[in-house]
Amino acid sequence: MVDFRYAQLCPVARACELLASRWTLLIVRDLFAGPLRFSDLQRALPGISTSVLAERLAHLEQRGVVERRELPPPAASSVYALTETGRALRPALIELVRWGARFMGASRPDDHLEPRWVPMGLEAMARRGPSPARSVEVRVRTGHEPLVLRVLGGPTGTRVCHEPGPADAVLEAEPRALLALAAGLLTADQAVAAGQALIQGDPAALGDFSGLFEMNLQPSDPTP
Amino acid sequence: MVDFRYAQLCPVARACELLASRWTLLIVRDLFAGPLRFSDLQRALPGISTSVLAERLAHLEQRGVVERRELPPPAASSVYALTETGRALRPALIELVRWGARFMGASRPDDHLEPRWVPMGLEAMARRGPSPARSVEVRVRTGHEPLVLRVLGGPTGTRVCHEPGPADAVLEAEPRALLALAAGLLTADQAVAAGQALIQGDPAALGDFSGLFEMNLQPSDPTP
DNA sequence: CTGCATCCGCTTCGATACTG
DNA sequence: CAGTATCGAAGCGGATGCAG
Repeated sequence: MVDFRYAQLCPVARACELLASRWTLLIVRDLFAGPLRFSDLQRALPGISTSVLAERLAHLEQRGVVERRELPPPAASSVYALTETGRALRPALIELVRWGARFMGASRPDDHLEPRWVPMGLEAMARRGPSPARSVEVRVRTGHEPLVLRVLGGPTGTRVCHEPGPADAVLEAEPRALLALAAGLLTADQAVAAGQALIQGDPAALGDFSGLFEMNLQPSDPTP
Repeated sequence: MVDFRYAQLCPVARACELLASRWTLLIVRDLFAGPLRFSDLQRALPGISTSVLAERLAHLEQRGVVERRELPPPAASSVYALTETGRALRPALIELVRWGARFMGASRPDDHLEPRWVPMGLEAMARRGPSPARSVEVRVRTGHEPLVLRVLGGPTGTRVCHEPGPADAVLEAEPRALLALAAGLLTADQAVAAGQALIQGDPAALGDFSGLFEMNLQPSDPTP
């Protein structure tokens, strides 16, 4: 794949030359939540081989999408981070999440789910039209410290914000449960009953939680 | 590639399973301008092999992104068209065009350019903030009938519209020249002088043409 | 002519083993 | 921890064949 080129004068073709090989866009997605080490990426991408990961990172670095940073002495290691050009992919990635979300219905229960994917998932599925004027602090369970964000509804749409602040209610839940809640496949009460969530604060705000998002699941797999 | 799956519960991974193989997204891009026959696609995708094109189309059809339509008797042929699910990719594709456009600076002059790519390109590069209150009818030269669209500036951004209507000026040009004009790499007068364009109407509107678009070219290839 | 299927030589992928 | 080396398997591009 070394330096494959489509013989096309087209921005989509240029983007595909950089991104449309196996694993590549998933590496970029993982780096959107912050810099990662080689082995962190390997863990987050079950099935990738070391050689392919090394090759993808080298190419993304060469093309200016990713940069390598050496950490200061105590941590004798280096991390990979998105460059400005890489971060500019955010709108495209958000739209791809919105599109790909319709295929999440056919859930494959053994699939891996990184907690760090949840914030971008919620941001992508945030309702763009008027949504309930509620604010919910969402705490994504990670096994260690939860990821904290706030989901804010309003007349101009739902926003997802990473800074702390006041909220009508707090919802702490497993990554899977959060996605199901946002998709409206589950209610907060059901998630609590199943031990996948803890809630505090205004029950009405939590009842409106799925109203803060929009999701268009595919009816079902067309040909199984 | 037959039915490769990432073991990830993530919309980006689901989308990549469908789209992130070589040629696949370019097929979708070409179908956005309307249904095409197998051989039309082959012509628009120089370098693709017949077997890969057939396989990609079969997969896209199976996954519900593309559908095959049999044309009525006189034309004993069939065409491929996007389904509703396929058309839902438009926002993602637009954002990918915006991102990929920054790599168009390193122009490879022998690259193929389909006139049908131009409308989506202009739509993607349309300025999103306030733009000059001008309307320009754009006629993309194709070798046969030109593709006609209108570019409309205004305080809420530039819109690209496919219906005919009044315009301050008319700009008929080669596909390459149109992209260069939108990118601000060329002025209308220069394009005319080079025989790549014809203009009519308000010269001021044409002078503002590149102001209707925004493009952020990469400074240069980071490592050649 | 259109829409593939088949075969061949080359590239890429995934899994494992190994090294600084 | 962060890769490189290696090898069988799968994918790809190009040519050819062939049915409708």
